[in-house]
Amino acid sequence: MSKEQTRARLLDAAERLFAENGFDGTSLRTITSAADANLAAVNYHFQSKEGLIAAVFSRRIEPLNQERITRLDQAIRAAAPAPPDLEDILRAFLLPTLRLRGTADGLEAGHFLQLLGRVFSDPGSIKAVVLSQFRPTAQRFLEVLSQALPQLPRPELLWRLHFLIGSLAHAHAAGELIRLMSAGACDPDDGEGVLQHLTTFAAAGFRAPHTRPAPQKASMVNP
Amino acid sequence: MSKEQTRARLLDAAERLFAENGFDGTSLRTITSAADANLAAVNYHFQSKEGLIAAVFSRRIEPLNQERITRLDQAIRAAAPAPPDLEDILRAFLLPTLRLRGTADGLEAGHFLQLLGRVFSDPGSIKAVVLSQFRPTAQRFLEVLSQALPQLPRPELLWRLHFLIGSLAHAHAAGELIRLMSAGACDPDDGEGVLQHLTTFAAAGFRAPHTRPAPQKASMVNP
DNA sequence: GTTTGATTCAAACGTTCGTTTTATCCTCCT
DNA sequence: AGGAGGATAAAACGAACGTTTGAATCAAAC
Repeated sequence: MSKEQTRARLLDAAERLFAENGFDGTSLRTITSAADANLAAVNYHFQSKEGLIAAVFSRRIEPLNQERITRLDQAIRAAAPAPPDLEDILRAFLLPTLRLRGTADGLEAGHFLQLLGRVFSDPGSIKAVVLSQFRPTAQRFLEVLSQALPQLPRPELLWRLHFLIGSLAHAHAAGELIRLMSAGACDPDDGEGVLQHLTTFAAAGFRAPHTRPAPQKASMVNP
Repeated sequence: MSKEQTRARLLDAAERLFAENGFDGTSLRTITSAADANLAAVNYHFQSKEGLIAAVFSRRIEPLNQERITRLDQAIRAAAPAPPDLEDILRAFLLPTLRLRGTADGLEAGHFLQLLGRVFSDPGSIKAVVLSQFRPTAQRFLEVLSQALPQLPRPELLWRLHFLIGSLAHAHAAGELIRLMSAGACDPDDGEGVLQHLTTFAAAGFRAPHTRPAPQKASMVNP
């Protein structure tokens, strides 16, 4: 049927099936048969199942990082010498995940977002690999955010960035949940809508005055 | 060693191991040997592995729902006849997850939070069971939030509640991540600190003016 | 003291998994 | 045309899994 395109077909099938059934819930036999490939093809092209998983992520993460940095630089250049608007920084971070098109195969990228939302809470060794690929970009955004919100202590900024990532991951990984709970009024597939809602929510959260260092009355956690 | 306490030991061991290694990553043999029980004990007490998983969740969810509702009612009563402060509503929702003590066995509950953060993105049939147990409480909070923020359209309120849940789940499930990225400056085990940071962030996000219905300039998603 | 029913135990069953092996096919190079 | 090497194919391997079985054990009831 095809030459070396087997690699790509395996990656596409794996991405989709991993998103739908999880890593452990998807066997190599399921993947290879969905990709019209032989069972041994995975071990031939990716050495192991874990190698396949890592390849599924690597294929998407690099373009994602690139687009995030490109958009961030655009925002910085447009606002120079002042720091860019908070909303523009957030959009540079969020928008590339909500339109993962533009890569060679733009169609099935939506499945990747589900995977991305799941990897943060996955126990395996994949997490370390994926996170190390995100680290430089995250660091870059932290710097710029810090310039845009100079009054915010660094730990608080980090917490808020994590809340943003959590919201994004949840919107991706549990998209069907909100569609169900809203009886269809909220559409997680409407990337533009999600972007707007999340940008509004998170921008206000980032701009909140920093948390008071001491609780107002005794301990709320162990009263 | 003990009579019917085998059930409890199995639940404790399963909770911890599931949190550390995932559902598929934890075998019944690992669980039963950690609980000093026989391999067949799981099938005897819980019928199947999936029954064990469901029991692990059910044991914690009911007290969690109860405490959330109790605190919400307290906040409503204290503020009546006005709707309670947004911060108080959020704390009633967040605080019980950050101090899951008070149940019979208060020590290992922290592991349950990791599980809770993961269940939203899990592919299995467990998700449906867990979500159905959360649904009434979530509906109740939605009502009260809607009264406290009457100007907010219902779908936008739902989105923001989901962002809150995502932030909470991420804080629990990926707690070690923020400790790493902050080089120790952020402590995910400091429940009180997380509560304050998240309440501040989310309250500001909920109070943000509702998202403009139409994007300001053309489509940002597919330019 | 014996019986009864609930719990624990050791052992095995059948299935599925990731991986490896060996042979065959196809494509390009000289 | 013919050989070399990368890619695919079929089959088998050992290991690990969830579950089941049937006997052994225990505590309480009569």
